[in-house]
Amino acid sequence: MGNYLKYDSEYPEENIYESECPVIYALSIVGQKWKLPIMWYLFKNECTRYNDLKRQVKGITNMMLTKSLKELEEHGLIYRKQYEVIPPKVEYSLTERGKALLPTLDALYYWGKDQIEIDKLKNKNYDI
Amino acid sequence: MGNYLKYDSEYPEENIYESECPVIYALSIVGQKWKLPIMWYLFKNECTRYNDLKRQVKGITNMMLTKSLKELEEHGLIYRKQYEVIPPKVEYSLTERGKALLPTLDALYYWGKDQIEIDKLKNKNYDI
DNA sequence: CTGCATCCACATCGATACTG
DNA sequence: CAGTATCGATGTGGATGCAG
Repeated sequence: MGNYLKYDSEYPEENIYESECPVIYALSIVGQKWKLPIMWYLFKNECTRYNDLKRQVKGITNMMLTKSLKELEEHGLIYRKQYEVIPPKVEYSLTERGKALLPTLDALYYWGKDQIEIDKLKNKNYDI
Repeated sequence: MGNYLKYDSEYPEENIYESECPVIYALSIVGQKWKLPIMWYLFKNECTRYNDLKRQVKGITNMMLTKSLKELEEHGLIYRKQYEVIPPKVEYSLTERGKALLPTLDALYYWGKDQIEIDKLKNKNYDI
């Protein structure tokens, strides 16, 4: 306990974006719009094909799905299994490291849920 | 345990960005570039003035600091205390709700730290 | 079926200068 | 001291069409 956002940098004067804060780094990996939804569906369905994901992650385009999957794979959060058949068949699944992120998101989930309630009570509607 | 990224929507067919996923919502509040660093410094120094923050959060501009502080205050994560003196004096501090987020970030911290190690071992340098 | 390429809209962020 | 205002750069996400 009690470490929180401690930065490892030995140079306290530098911009933290030039050091390597693990929290910032984590968010740079999964903080974009579609990464978490994709991981969420892969958590529910251990093994999912490209078009299944596209159907389940409502509103995502081919471009963003492809891009997100590729980046998640490069960071070792998901596993891509390609079958050499025609027509092509590709299955995606979470790696252990990908699954390891979910409990943390669980905590974020409950915090966010409280926030939503609070903001509703305050009648804050952000419709410009 | 075990709820993870469960969405509350009663309409499973809709785009999740039209429902209210608490995780997405949480990231919309603290996911931007400077919010977490600011909160981190407010956690270390219970009460901090505007220009102190500007000095400590290396690289931030007046505009981004002002904007971030205002949004954090609107969401009830920080408290703004203004003294009616000349020259102006304003102190910022974390609210209980703001502090409640830190343990979650702690978990993200350790996950991100492991990720950094893994990426280093893979010799992945993203310098185009 | 599983993507990639192109072009474009929009939001975020930064640099600089200025104010009560 | 504690901000605002303006403009411009950059990046992220979207629409559409095409390819292996």
